[in-house]
Amino acid sequence: MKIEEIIKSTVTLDYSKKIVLNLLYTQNVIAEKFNTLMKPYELSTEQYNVLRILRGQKGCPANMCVIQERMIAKNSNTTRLIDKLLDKQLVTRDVCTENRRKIEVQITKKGLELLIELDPQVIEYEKSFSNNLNQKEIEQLNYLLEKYRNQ
Amino acid sequence: MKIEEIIKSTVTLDYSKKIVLNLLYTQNVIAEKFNTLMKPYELSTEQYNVLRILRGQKGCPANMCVIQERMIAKNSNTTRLIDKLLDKQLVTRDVCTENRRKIEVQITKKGLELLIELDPQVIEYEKSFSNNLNQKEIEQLNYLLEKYRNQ
DNA sequence: ACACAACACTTGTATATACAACTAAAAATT
DNA sequence: AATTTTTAGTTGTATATACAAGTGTTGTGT
Repeated sequence: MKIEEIIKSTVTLDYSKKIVLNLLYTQNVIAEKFNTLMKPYELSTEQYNVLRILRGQKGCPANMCVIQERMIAKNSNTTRLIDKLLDKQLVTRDVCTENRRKIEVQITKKGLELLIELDPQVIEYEKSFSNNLNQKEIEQLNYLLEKYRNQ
Repeated sequence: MKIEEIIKSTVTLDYSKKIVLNLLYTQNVIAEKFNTLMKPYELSTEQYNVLRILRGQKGCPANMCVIQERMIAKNSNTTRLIDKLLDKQLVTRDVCTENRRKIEVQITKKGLELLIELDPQVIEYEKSFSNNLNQKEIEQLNYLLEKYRNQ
């Protein structure tokens, strides 16, 4: 469905405006679907994202700064996000001995197992959208998004 | 900047995954900039959006359902959103006499004046992004986003 | 060595969002 | 006409996010 139909606009939208609305709405659609996917596991999108970052560390612990700079939503509260993951025993948190200001966060076996369980579902989720486009279109969309947001 | 650099990914991302991250991140960038723009006026993005919808009614009042279905984030709490706009005297809220379950919301003169003040800034904001693309690319991006999200 | 600035996080608080339960009115069914 | 169902919105509550202020640690300049 076109964005004008979705927001039931009566007037023709300027291209500049249309693209902003289109982006906001598209993100909304994909974010909502991801939430639904994570719901049974009681994970928020950002919680999943942090687990993914920690797995990417391949055994090395990550401190809060590192996690934050790798997150999509840079301004979420990493401390409390990690609190939640700790409660679920998906990560460990220790004070760094070399620099006691720093915190070392690591994914647990339970966390890794959860990710392994989620992997096929996440891939299916990602593909459910990109399957609508051919390879050339996917590359084009990535290119245009990158170009669009740069200021 | 490419999405891999932004999230400091060490591995090459699959195109399907990359496009999801790219979309989430791009929306984040544009939404944050919009928030910054609205901040001095103490409006949230959705509050602005509701005002825009009400102006689009051209004098006719809109009830809650109508507002909700025209919003981008369909699941925000319209009642409390309108409460905020009422506090700022940007809208009026009245019970519909024909059907007393319904509520008629209308933008006030103050609300319209605020929108007029914001208009040039919003247009500038929208253009600040789309200026990075030529006309053909803008059309292409709109087309690809629409195609991508459709399930 | 001491004062002070910078850093790395945490905590407090105010606001926003998500979603279920609730209320009142209108429409449909019996 | 009385009862039930549906509709339209509101309220309660739990969780998330935004952002400023606070805490403890380390680095730096004198």
